[in-house]
Amino acid sequence: MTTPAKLINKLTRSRLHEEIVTMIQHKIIRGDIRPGDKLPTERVLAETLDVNRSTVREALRKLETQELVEIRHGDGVYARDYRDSGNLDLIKTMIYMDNRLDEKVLMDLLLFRRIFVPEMAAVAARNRTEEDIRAIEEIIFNTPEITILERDLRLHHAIARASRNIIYTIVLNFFNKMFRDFGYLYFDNPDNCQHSEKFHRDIYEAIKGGNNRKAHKIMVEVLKYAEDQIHSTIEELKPAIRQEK
Amino acid sequence: MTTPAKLINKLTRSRLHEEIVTMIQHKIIRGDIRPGDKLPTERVLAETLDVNRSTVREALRKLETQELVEIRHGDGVYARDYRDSGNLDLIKTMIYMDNRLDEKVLMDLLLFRRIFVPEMAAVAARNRTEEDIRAIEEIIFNTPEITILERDLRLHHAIARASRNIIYTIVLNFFNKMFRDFGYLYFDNPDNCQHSEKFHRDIYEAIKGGNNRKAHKIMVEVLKYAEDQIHSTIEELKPAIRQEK
DNA sequence: CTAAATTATTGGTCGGACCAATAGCCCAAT
DNA sequence: ATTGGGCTATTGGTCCGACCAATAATTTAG
Repeated sequence: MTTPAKLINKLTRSRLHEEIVTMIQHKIIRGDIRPGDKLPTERVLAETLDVNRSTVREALRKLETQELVEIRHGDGVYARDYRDSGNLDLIKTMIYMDNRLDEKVLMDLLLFRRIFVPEMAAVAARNRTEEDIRAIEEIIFNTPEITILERDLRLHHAIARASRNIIYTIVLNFFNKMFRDFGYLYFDNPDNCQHSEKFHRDIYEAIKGGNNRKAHKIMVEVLKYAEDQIHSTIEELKPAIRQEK
Repeated sequence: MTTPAKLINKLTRSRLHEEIVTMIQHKIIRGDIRPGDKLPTERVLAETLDVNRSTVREALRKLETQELVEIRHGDGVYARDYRDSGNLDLIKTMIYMDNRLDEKVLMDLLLFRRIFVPEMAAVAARNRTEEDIRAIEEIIFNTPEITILERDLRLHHAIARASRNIIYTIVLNFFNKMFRDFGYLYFDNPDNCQHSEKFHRDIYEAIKGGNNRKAHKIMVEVLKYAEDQIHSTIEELKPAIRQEK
């Protein structure tokens, strides 16, 4: 806890307390601070980081919401086990931590998606309303101005809504947040873009027709294809990444 | 925004800013504040609620982390669409909001779990290490002092760990948080407790044996059984709940 | 030696001040 | 009339110093 936060990226940073959040996040996830460890007091943290105590507190409020620390009035601040957290936001932090892709976590993400998304599509095919269909049509046929990545994300979001299950929607939103950042691994390839356009039409037909088995099948296939592409893209990128940092 | 937060539960409350978080959470999820709406400024909120601006800010920090509001420096605070959030914590708030079980959300939760948990168990059966097996044994055979509910939660957590997939672990933690509150709907019935004890032994054997199909099947069956029980419990409780409030 | 009371420590709230980013307005140049 | 730049009021971000409230450690009374 010796780095003067004020000096970090004095030009690029927008909010001081977020620097502190990131710093402590990393220390906890990396294991420098272990579960159960007592953090320095707010006053000590403020002095050490050369910021005001209010700023430290705002940072701690975020870490508390992320379930990374437990704050006990009159006692102190304690680190929690991030593996006991139910907060998906941590995944993003984990993947980005060392300024490089954490491949294992990305694989975990893809495996989870492979199970979740087809099921969501099947439920959507069963539960979708006419309104949902129109929303999907609007995205596929009436948004030439946005990128294929963005259209893909919105389509998935619309499908999640069509499932009429709020859990599906929220989990899908989490995926979209991830793939807004990693989508380039797939959509930088023109072949893949073309593949996705066909997929959009196919899944639309399946959901419109209420064909849940077909919707499931289409999703499984496109995810499998996408995973393969992402894998090979990463393999290609590896040498470049190695010498980058 | 007229309720004086200071006066709410002056005896039971621990932290003032959490009252404010809850109040604004409810207004957003209930639709009193709609997506895109501009909230009052921090200074106005502070004056209206009769609290200090720092307290308001700590509340807003939490709401921001939960993706319920967007804070723009120099501009203001805007409500976001909670259905666009990727934050599972909101589910708990939604279920509890009107001081009664939101049945639809609970059904959504059970449907999601029915897909997710068996898959997790199958992956665990494939990936579990000897250390994972020992952890599971410890929970099943060596913790007579804890309730069956608590043992069940810990077992699921251990299985999630054994899957060696951090996404599974985090999503499972979210479920556990939910069922720590709703578990009584199932475990208040002695028959169900006995059923669970058998289930614990069965799933342990399947995972230890690396039998992923069997682990999957066992989970599907126990979840189906549990869902039926929960449904009937809720039906029984309905009259009592109606006259309660 | 135990239990109650005291004290020091630590998080929670307060009030008021100033910094920094943004939006909205006004005015000049085109 | 439109556009562009600059001014200004508004609003969030940070800082300072003070006091309240819960907890744990210490001391004291029994």
